[in-house]
Amino acid sequence: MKYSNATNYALHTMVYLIWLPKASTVGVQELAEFQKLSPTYLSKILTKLTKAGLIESTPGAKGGYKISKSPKEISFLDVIIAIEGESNLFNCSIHHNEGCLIEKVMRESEDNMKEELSNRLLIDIVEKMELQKQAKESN
Amino acid sequence: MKYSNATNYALHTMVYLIWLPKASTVGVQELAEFQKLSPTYLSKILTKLTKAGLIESTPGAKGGYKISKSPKEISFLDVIIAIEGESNLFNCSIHHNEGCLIEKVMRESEDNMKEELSNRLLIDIVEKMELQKQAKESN
DNA sequence: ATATTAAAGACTTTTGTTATCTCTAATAAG
DNA sequence: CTTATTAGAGATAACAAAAGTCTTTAATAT
Repeated sequence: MKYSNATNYALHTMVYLIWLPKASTVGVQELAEFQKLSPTYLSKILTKLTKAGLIESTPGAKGGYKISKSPKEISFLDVIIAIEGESNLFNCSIHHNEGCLIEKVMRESEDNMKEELSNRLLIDIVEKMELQKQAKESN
Repeated sequence: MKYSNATNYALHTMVYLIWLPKASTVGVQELAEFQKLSPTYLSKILTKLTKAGLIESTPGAKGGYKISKSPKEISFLDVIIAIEGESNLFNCSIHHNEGCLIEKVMRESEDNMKEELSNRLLIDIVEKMELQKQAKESN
């Protein structure tokens, strides 16, 4: 069991977009470059983020992507669900087994993890990164 | 991201083995039957559980499988790791990115989930099942 | 109108899981 | 010690999902 690469890329992209000066839009080109990805592939991921309402896209010249809602409202979980969907990590493998107790435990642990990830905001990461950067520069 | 079917089968098998009268051994045949699995396939899973030290196997006539250590020591996490291994759910996708803050958050949530699953014992499931069974029978 | 950029869809490749089959090794029982 | 029985190992096949590419279409600012 692993998170998909796409989720990984999506998280890095989102952090990058939040870190960017507000309201500036960026093309796939730039976003793909800093992660060493092909633009066409990253484009798929960006489309998912757009459909999830996490970013906005504008086609055409000077177009590109930018954060849509306030960064303070974007959690890790939001990004994960945008990419991975919201199906459960565990479904009892036995047919006609309503109320499987194994499943119940597994679900609880999953729910707790989701709860935690919904409380971790991407903006906090960006702020920490900026602090780290400043500390480095003052050396 | 999903748990593998193998983990699912392994959990059900372990619960079955714990639920069994102590010290009695069961062959793959029986274990495969109640889950509608092919014995050869389930056998692979059982071998993993054996190598992880969760069950014991004895070949030959009257052989089979049984719980090895005390059921009070077997957690959900033990079974999951026996099947899925212990690699991390998330590894930063960017090369040479020591101390990635995204990874850090993801790891923390993973660690918390594992911590929780290491505190959930299979024997508790078995006990609940027995209670449910008794309640049903007294109807 | 045109250059520019995102979106959509078909498609290929890669990877990991799931599953089967066959052969070997171990062991209990007669 | 032989035989029936059961687990283990290894190769391989089938399948599914993920990862990634290519081409075409749609939207938009200048």
